[in-house]
Amino acid sequence: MSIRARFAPSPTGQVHIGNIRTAIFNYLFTRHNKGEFLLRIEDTDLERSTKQAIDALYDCMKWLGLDYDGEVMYQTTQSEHHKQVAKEFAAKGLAYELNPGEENTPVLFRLEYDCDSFPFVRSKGMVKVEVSAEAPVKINRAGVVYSTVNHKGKVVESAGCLAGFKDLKVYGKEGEILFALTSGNIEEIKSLVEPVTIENASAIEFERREVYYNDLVKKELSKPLDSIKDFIIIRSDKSPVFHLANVCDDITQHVTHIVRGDDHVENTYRHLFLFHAMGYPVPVYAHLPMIVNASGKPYSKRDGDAFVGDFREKGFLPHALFNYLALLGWSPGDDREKMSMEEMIEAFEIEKAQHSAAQFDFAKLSNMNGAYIAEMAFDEFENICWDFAERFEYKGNADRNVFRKVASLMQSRTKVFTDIAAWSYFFEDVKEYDAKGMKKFLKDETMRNALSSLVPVFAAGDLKDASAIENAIRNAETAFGFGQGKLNQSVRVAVTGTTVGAGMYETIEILGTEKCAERITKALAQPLPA
RNA sequence: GUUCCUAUCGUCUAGAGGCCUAGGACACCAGGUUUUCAUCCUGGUAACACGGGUUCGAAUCCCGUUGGGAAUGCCA
Repeated sequence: MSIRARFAPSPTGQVHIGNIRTAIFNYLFTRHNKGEFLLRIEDTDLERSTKQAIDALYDCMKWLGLDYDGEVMYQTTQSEHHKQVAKEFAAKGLAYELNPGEENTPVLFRLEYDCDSFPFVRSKGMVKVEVSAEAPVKINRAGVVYSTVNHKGKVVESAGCLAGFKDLKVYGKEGEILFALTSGNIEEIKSLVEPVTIENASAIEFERREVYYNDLVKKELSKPLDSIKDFIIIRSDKSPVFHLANVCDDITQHVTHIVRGDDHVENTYRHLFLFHAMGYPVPVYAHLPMIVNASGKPYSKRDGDAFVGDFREKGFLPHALFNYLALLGWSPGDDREKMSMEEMIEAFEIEKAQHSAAQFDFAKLSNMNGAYIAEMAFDEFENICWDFAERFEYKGNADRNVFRKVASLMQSRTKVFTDIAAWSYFFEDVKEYDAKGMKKFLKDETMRNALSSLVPVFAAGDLKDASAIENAIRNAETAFGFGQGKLNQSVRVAVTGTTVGAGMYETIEILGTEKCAERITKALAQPLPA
């Protein structure tokens, strides 16, 4: 049977990079294995799920090239099915109401007591736990509640589902058995609403079982069953809870592999029981580590730049983002980093995914984006720049031919498309002068005189190409006793207001020497920063 | 509190008991090319969290400690 994996986002707000990284891994995983990549939109949270959020999701996926197979499933269309499944559970004794008989009561799923034969449950042998006599041991259908004394002498309460305490015995002070869970009374306990309360217990003893599964990324994972509780599957308003809906839909969509964030590791232990209760073989899981922000913390609402849409706005190429995100928590095992889609699909082995969280590095993404820009065909680059310039005022003054020349000078200098904001001095007057640059290059008196001497030379307007312009600058340097090239940066600051840019002579050539003469005069009239 | 997960340069990572004097990339620093800026090239600083074990041999396997994260929701 071929592999079927899904991306199942809840469309609440913007699409987050952590989320889309999960989509990328699912995509690469299925494409590598020639399987199917399904999309399911978990829109059951009516309060927060919006049309805009769904549109934003499709938009992001399309932009990144994440094409999915088959029809999209909207989870809200499945809610009748979810409720039906819950009813079947109740009929089979696998679910019960929290407050029986009450109108608005949630429904809980019971972790099956007779689970020794389940393929994901195993025994860890008998354990004995000292309990505090200060609080009673309570047992009912929801499980066992008991208290222990911690190393500081504090009484701490613990609770777990019935299934966690196979063959439970509660001992009194003299070691006598106060209560025992047996095949004879288990059915009765399973229906007990009011708990059996056992005072003055000294210890409990039971067979500890644990739930386990083999994660493709994290290898074998396990958790004691006595640390898991029965859980709600239907809310008091009758709506299905995530756990139920998620598992039901995975079954409906015939999902074979679940690739998701490792914040779901703990849910998996419960979902395993759900799959089993519905008679479906448990899928294979792969839990991906999270992406954290520059301070090493999980992304929160404050980290504004974590949305896919923001990266698009900032001028990142979709493939650069895709490539970078694929490398966050995965590597092909060799030194390759810049990879085509085909290469990534070919190399993608989910087992090579990292076990621990990865920190997002904006600088590395920018560098990779710059590398992709550098190798772009010039026309494509120029077209994107022209579109991008829409958001900058200078575009109003820009002649497309001049813009083209500027773009050809700037391609190797562009990391992100918003960098082209800095091209404004080609199309409009310098509004701001870099303070550091002015202090460094426009302060010296002789230097200012040398610059002044350039004004009439430029104003004459007979220097037509870069090498003539270069000669003029060389001459001024010689006349004022400067070494070769000493004047370049001063001219740059005076003409462009900044210390970085394209080649100086080419820049002046595009601008025209007359305009540069005006700008030098204007720059020399600026007050020097303190 | 309990349970689960996790730990290699500042960051992303390579590493499957001997190929490790720990490799690559980003960032940073220095030098070169460009008489300037950027690209580019060369070089450099920089890591196996700590403590025990297993082994002839440990970044790698085991245990513990510490740090980080998660779950313990009628959120998903």
